[in-house]
Amino acid sequence: MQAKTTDKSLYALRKTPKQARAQATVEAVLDAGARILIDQGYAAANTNLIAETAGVSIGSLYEYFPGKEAIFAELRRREGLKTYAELLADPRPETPTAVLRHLVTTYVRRFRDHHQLRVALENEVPRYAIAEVEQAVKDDYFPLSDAFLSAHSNELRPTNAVPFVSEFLVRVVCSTVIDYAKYAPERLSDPELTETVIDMLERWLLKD
Amino acid sequence: MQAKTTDKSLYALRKTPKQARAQATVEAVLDAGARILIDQGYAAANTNLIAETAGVSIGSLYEYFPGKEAIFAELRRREGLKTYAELLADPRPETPTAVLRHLVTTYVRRFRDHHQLRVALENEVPRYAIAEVEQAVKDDYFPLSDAFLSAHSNELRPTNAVPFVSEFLVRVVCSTVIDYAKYAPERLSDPELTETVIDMLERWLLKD
DNA sequence: TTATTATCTGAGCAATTACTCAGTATTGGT
DNA sequence: ACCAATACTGAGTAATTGCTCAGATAATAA
Repeated sequence: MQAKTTDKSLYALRKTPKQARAQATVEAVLDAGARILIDQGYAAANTNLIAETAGVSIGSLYEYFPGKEAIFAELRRREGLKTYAELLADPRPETPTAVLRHLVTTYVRRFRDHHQLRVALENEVPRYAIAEVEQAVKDDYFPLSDAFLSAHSNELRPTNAVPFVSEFLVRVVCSTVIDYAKYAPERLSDPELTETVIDMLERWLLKD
Repeated sequence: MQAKTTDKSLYALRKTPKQARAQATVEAVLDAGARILIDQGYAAANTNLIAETAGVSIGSLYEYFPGKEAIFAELRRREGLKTYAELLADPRPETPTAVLRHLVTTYVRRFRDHHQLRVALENEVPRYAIAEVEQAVKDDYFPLSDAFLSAHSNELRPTNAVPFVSEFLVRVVCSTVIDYAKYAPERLSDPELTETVIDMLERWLLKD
């Protein structure tokens, strides 16, 4: 994420706010953008309304954001950063079984707590606006996951030594959780869902 | 799908074309809509361009489609109908293991063959335009899946008798395949991906 | 104070676009 | 041939909206 994010992005901030009031402006715009996106959808989230809701002039908005999409790209980027930080937070789990649990519970927790924004970003915002950010998140995480899995290969079922097992693992967890966030977000609070996912992955990955 | 689709939908056709030329008009509009959506994205897919590309006047377009979104809702609806028909095609698999294979291969095959349109629908079209159709597909399939699983409960691991195992199963398959279609569509042609998914589900669901 | 840099303002432009409607054309039944 | 019903046309409209820019205000440094 932080490493791979290039600065030639079309959606990066035009300039970094230096004074405190400028930072507040950027935050207000992001908050307003998220609020409107969640409550009224992408179609209603025009820049004039966002600026007005943020209590900021339209000119100020364009001082920092190169375009409408950049607001949502930044929201998505921050979500990714937070998830990534939680995945890498101490204490790091040591055993494969603990890693699986950590992976699943982290994703479920983050989507449970922020599912309105995440689902809105997924559902409403055009892909091109957030694709590079989403790809960067995965580009950062897959190698980490790969390294861990190969370090513990003796505890894993050998048939799972397909080249993309790590990527597949993350995709299954991510896409399943996202799907629940979309269609049955209340279930993200059901511990049984988490246990079901973990159980499935353990049976598939681990030696008995 | 067919049963649950209500006619008070905001996105249903205004009227059914009766003459052959009218049917051709509707098809041309749908084809043009899909083509532009795939090649240029939702933002570029305005009704004037769709009509022009279809070789049809803008007035004709609005004769049948109540709005821009209805074009994409209809495209999504047809995709769902075709998938559903393939899932229910004869010969129906009898054993749980065959059902799992049928489920996975069907989804993978359909996404492999139509991934451009499916991904474009997923990525570009605002959720509200296609949500009711997507829900209808799942509403139709989950009960079928439920009935089958409970009919074969003696062959399944008892711990999987959670109430939503069938829904979870379908979600895992769907959302994983969709995710691959989005980010690594070429892998949908890799038989190993299919086998990996099937293997995972068998280990999780079936008695040894 | 003064100069410089940083920030903010908001009226308004230029462009886009979903959709209508009044009129015209074609089809199919009798 | 005649008449409804069906289908098609496309210029035009009303509304929206992303974004600029010329100038005002505020913070910072000397």
